[in-house]
Amino acid sequence: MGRSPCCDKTSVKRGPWSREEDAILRSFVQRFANAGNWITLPQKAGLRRCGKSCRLRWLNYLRPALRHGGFTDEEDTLILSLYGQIGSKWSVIAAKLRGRTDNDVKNHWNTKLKKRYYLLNTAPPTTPTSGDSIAAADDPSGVDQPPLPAPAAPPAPALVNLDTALATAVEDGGGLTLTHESEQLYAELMGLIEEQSTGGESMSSSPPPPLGTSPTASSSAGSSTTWPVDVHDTVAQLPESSERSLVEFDGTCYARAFAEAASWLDSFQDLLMTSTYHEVIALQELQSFYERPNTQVLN
DNA sequence: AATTACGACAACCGCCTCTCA
DNA sequence: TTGAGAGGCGGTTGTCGTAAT
Repeated sequence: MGRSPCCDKTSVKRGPWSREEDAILRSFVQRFANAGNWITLPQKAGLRRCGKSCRLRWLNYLRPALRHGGFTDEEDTLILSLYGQIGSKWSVIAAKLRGRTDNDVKNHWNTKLKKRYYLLNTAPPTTPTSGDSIAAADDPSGVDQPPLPAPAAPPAPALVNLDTALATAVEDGGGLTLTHESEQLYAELMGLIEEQSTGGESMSSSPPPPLGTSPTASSSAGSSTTWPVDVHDTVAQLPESSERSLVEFDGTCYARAFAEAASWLDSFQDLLMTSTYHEVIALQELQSFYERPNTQVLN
């Protein structure tokens, strides 16, 4: 009876993550996007951590384009409003806030907003149960709740700075190169591994496979599942700029950037030849996205 | 200066859902 | 159709920094 634990809790490290562990995890996930699963990651990456812990660390802290702390009034208002409508669906609420994780939103709620909410609402909310929805805001319990602030804005689509990112990528130094952050991380990782192996503390696994190969590709028992590194994250790692174009990768697509990027398609092939595994994945996503027929162009 | 209380946030736990063989 | 494994999620706990005493 009962579930088998996801890992041997006696042999995994717990508690705060060190910089070295972060570097290893970041490098591994970025380098081998779409090529494995979380449960096997620690073994392959040489981390003495539970796979779920790795996932949490990546999603809540290491993932690119995340923002921590400094919640704006607009965000507070939106959280309060959404909580009034759907309750503690933190992942849903976080999805409406760019760069926020459910854990962040939840912590922010517990430390700050909860008090504010109960000041506005004399009685605790009748927490919507499973199967709840926006419609559940019409509380049938009869609890008299004061009106909640209206949402500050409609849900924001996932936005990425694609045109300038690609422009920077393509024109970087006059050549066809991307920022090879992952290369730096890889070097950092290799240095750490070497340091560990020469320092007596044995790492349980071998270094990552060579450029362009995936963990599972070199594993006889490779899983077919993928890292949850979506294209939003992938693209978000490209260089930032103050000028943003709006590109949404799901639902109705609008992509002013890609109108200008049309002429770059040829350059994609060159980029694919010179990029790391992770960047190749990103570029393939971009190329396939651009070629989607329902891509709309905005002015 | 030392101790305590509290806030903020990182991390863990365990259950539920989803996917796939 | 079903069961196992993996991911997702919300609640809770742990840890650390800082303000208050």
